[in-house]
Formats: sequence, structure tokens, C-alpha cells
Amino acid sequence: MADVAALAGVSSQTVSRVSMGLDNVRPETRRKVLTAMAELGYSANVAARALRYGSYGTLGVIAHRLARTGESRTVEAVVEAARAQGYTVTLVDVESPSSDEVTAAAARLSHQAIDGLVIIRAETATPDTLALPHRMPVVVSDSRFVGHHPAVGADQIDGARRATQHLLGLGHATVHHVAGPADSGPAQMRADAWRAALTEAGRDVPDVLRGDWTAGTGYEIGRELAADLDVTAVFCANDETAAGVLRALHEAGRRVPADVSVVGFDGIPLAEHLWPPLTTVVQDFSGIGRALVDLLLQQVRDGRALDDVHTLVPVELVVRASTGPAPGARRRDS
Amino acid sequence: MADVAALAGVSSQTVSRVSMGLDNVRPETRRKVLTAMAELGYSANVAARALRYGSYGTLGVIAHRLARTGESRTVEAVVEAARAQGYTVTLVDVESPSSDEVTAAAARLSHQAIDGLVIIRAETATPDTLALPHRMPVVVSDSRFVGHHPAVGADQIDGARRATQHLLGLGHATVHHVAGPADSGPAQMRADAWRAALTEAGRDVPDVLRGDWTAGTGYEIGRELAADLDVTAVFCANDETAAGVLRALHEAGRRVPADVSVVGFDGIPLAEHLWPPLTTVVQDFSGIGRALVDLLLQQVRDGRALDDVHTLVPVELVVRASTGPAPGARRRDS
DNA sequence: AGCACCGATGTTTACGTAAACATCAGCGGA
DNA sequence: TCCGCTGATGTTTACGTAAACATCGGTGCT
Repeated sequence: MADVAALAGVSSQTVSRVSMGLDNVRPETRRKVLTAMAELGYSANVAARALRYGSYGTLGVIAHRLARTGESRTVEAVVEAARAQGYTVTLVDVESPSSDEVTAAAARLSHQAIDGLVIIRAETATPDTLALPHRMPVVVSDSRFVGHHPAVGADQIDGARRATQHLLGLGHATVHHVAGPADSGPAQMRADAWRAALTEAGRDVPDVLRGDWTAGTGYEIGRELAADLDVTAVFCANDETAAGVLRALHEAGRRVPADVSVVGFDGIPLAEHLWPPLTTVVQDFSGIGRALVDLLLQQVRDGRALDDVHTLVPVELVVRASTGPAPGARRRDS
Repeated sequence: MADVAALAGVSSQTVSRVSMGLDNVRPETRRKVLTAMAELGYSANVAARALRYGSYGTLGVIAHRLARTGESRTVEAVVEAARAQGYTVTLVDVESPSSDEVTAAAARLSHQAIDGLVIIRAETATPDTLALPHRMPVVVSDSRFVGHHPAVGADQIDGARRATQHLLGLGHATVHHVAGPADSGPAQMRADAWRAALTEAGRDVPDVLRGDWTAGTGYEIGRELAADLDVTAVFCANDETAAGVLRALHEAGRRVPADVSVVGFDGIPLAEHLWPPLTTVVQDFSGIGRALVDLLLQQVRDGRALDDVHTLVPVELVVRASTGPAPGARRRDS
């Protein structure tokens, strides 16, 4: 900056004014400064600016297994929403969503230059075991943190309930559920809502089949389901798992939806192009991302924490060809 | 820091020494300082440290449509590799990979605190039109930038060639190609390699069908392909497109692979669980991510640019059930 | 003409840290 | 006993910027 000032024959403060885009600089002076800046390849030092100004223009994001669909779509939405507000995003990916790892990631991030922290999922972490940097604004996309940190989440319960009721409404006697991992909050909520919907309708509640969000275990569990001719309706905790189940059903010669109906969860772009196109509960990831950033920036700007805010983002059941009348119901029809 | 020093009854320099983990501090003094730090919830100011030290411990990443599979897997790999080297990652997502947007994103990032820049794809950008911050270390995952910036890329050409030859080897007279967007470098390379493989084998080269990486256009193009009974083999520029093509073939009643064989590209986790499981060219995304970070940090540490380095990461053709002998070949068999 | 005011620009200072240098106490050897 | 050395700690300074304040020349008014 001093070099630029010397070359342009002005003070460093004038260089600062030009670089900040203030308007109380004579056009001629501004031009001289800009020329000097270009010549020297000058650009402002961010660290110094942040030091002076007290803000970094950056939000930290802790994500868990970024390449998983829901994860990357939420992150993309957060990045997008942050950009709209003039912030960039620093990303840390954790192997497992345990308290230790999330705490370590938060510590790593707090050693970076961030103004606030978005925790995409803190599945096995609990409010008590999760240590966060002092006075760091935080939002969590996990509703178990209500009362501790502001939270944003899709309406898991409504989605799982509607998926289950959709299948019951098609005449299926009951609905089997391929769940997500036991240590996942959303997986738990979806399983609970499925169980509640069955109970409410007075139906048998089959054992939960425990998946891990991947298509691979969906396939393995699907092979067992395919072998059981009593199974006519399966609600999967996510679309990947549903893809695995579909494959297993095809391999076993069970027709979808004539013999078995399948519902997914998430609404990944590929869901529409699986065979048959998958009925699924679509989450509004970009709405979640926007809500997360809004809640976080509100705290950053006010300088104080919002404790008990909880934004519930609605979901939508999109019915496609993977669900149809129960074989029994159809038989009654004919 | 001054407060901590006062509370611990030492100088700020001693606090700094403790916080940097230097060992020339008496255990008793260290303990006092740590106690004071804990009491005041002190943590070092990153901007000041960066200002003093000249480095941020952060790499910038410019990605294009993060939620797309290949993208997010590469980003995850970069994040992972960066973490292994003690760096975090700041992410910017651009709508389109044009020079203007990438240049703007680089400018945004250079206003952030980064030590180097990873450009995941700069498809429509060219070395001439892409303006980057002065003296910023850069790597690009796009081989068209060889000679301008260090580049890392999967061996697109080998992958597309092997996919095409695999289909020809199964007895198909020719192979149709559903390409990626015309302004994408990798899409261009895959299409060129497919064309070359056909020409080399002395086969007819059908018109390129122009997709946009999505399953949606794959489906639309697939409906046309399904209507053309001469089509027996389709090589898709990525797995999503292939999923759309598979769906269109199913809807039209064309059997896969008995009537039509389909190959994808990327090796997304779902490829194995599409119906039928998709033969595809698997990219080593985490290898690409590691190579990108290695090349970048080499420049960051040496303080100088590596101009003409080009790392080619091998790909692997994984054969699954979506490809089989050409109908003609089968007929000859029987 | 003289004065008050305003806009453009320069000067000083503070942001929080860590390197470089300074100081100081204690200890061993002559 | 005194000197010099060593290790622990304190003091000064610089990193690059922008706010706050100071200055200076011109303009319009009386």
C-alpha cells in the first residue's frame, strides 16, 4: 500500500479510500491511484483489513460426509445464501458426526477466520458434550439442539408420516421401514413418525430394518424384504437406500409397484429417473440453507445468541410410479 | 491477550508463547496463563496472527454446481487432503463455469484470506480470459490449462475410449454417445475419444446427442434413442445421464442389456444400484483431490508457480449388468 | 477583503499478534 | 567473590489497514 501511495504520489490513506470505493476522492487522483495499483499488482491484505474491521466475511460450515446427497445440497444452499449476503464459506468435513469430531472441527474452524458457525449435522453429539468456541454464533440443522442453539430442519416427522399414510391409503396392510443409522437424529425422527403413523392407523408395526443411508445396505436389506412375500410396502429413510431396495426387488422378480410399493426420502434429482420413478418426500434443501444463513447472520449482526429459535422447513410428498395399490386391494378391485 | 496477561500477572509475550506451545516457559507460569485463558474465554485472533505471520492456513476452492456428484466428491477429497496438510478450505460456488464468473469468484476469494486457489472446473474459461489475482498459487482440474497453470485431471480420453471399445468388443456395430454440454472441457474430451475409438475401429460415427449432464435430458434423449431400433449401444457422458437413458429404455419396453447396452461415466455410488446395475468408467475423485492439494501446496511453500505440470489420474472401467452382447451377435450365437 | 465553511487529502493511531531484542535472576567455575 | 553464561520473561516494534483527527486550499457570503 505504501508503494502504491508513493508511486501515485499520494498518502496511503488516499489509497485506502480508493480501494474502499469511497467517493470523496478527486477523479484524477483516483485514476492515478488505480493506475499505480494495477502497475504494482496491488490488492488489499485481508488479514489487516479483518484485524482493523473485526469481521472476516466468512462463515464456517461443519459437514458430515460431504459427498452424500443431502449434505452437499445443503452445503451448496448455504454457500449460495451466504454469497447473497456477502459472505463466503469455510468448510470442514468430519468423518463421523460425533461430539468429539464436531468439537475438534469447531476448534479447527475457530482457529480460522470465521464470523459464525453452521453445523450441518451433529448426529451423535448432544448439547452437553458439544464444546463450541466462546461466544461464537452458531446454527445447527438438527432440531435436537432446540433450546441450546438455533436450529433449522426439514419437517422430518410430517414427511415420514405422509409417506406412511400414502402407502396405507393405497390399501397396504402395513409398511416396512428401512431406517438410517441408529445414531442419526433425522433417521430416528423418521422411524418414530413411521411407527406413530402405523400405530395411529391400528396397524402392525414390523421390526425396523437398520440401514446406514447407503444404497449398498439398502440392497442387502432389500433382498431380505424381497424374499418375504408378505411385504408389499417399503418406506426407505432416504432415496439411496430406496435405490438399493428397488434393485433387490428387481433381481428377485418382484414387480414394483404391482407387488411391492417403495417410497424414498430426500428428493434427489435421480429419484425421478430410477426405475420405476421413485415416490419420495422432497426436502427443500435450499430453503434450509437460506434459513440457516439467515438465523446465523442475525446473530452475527446483533452480536448475541438466539437460543430458542427453531425453523421447521416443510417437505413435500411427490408421488411417482414406484407406489401403487396393494396387491390385495387390486385383487379386491378385479 | 492483554487481559489474559494482566490476570495471569505476566506479559503478553508470555501469553503468546503459551498459546504457540513453545517450551521455554516455566510449567508454573504456563499453568497460570492457561487458567487465565480459560477464565476469560480467550482464543487467539486469527487476523492478527495471519497479519503477523503472512499465511492463513486456508485454500480457496472454486466449484461449479456443488451438488453435482463429481463436483462434490472432488470437493470432499480436496477438503480431506487439505485437512491432512493442516489447511482448511474456503468454498465458492459458481453458477456457470464461464471466465467472467470464475474470475469474479477468484476475486471474491482473493478478498478472503487464502494462500492458494483450486479451480475445480473452468470449462468455458480459457487461459487468456481468466484473470487471477496477482501471484496467487493456482491449480486447475482441467487439462486445457496445461502450460498456464498446473493441472490435474482424470484420464478422460482413456476412459471414453475404453467404454467405447468395451461396447464394440461385445459385438455392437457402433456406439451412440449422449454427450455433456458443448462448453464443457471434459465433455468435449469424452466425445472426441469416443469418436476416435469408433473411427479407429472403422465404424460409423453417429451424430453426437447433446445433453447437459442431468438425468432429465438423458431421459429426453433416451426416448429418441429408444424409438430407434438400430440403436444397440449407448455411451453416456456421465452416470446421471445414463440413469435417464435407462428409464427411457424401460418405458419404451427396450430390454437392457438384451436390446440395448448402456455405459456411464463417473462411478457414482448409485451406479451399482441402478436397474440394471450400470457399467461405468470410475473416476478416482479422492486421488484427484489429493493431487490438486499436493500441487497447490508445493507452490504455496516454494513461493513460485509450477507452470507445466499435468497430473493424469487413471480411470477404471467397471463392467456391470447394463452391458451385454449385441442383439446381432447373440443371434449369431444361437 | 475577510471570514466561515467544505471538500480533498495528509497524519496519527489502534487493531492483536509474534519476532527481535533487552533484561534479569540464578548458577557454575575460576 | 566475581564473571559470564543460560534460561525465563519483559519491552519494543512491525505486520497492513482504516478510523479519527488535522490540515490546507478554495468558494461563497457579507
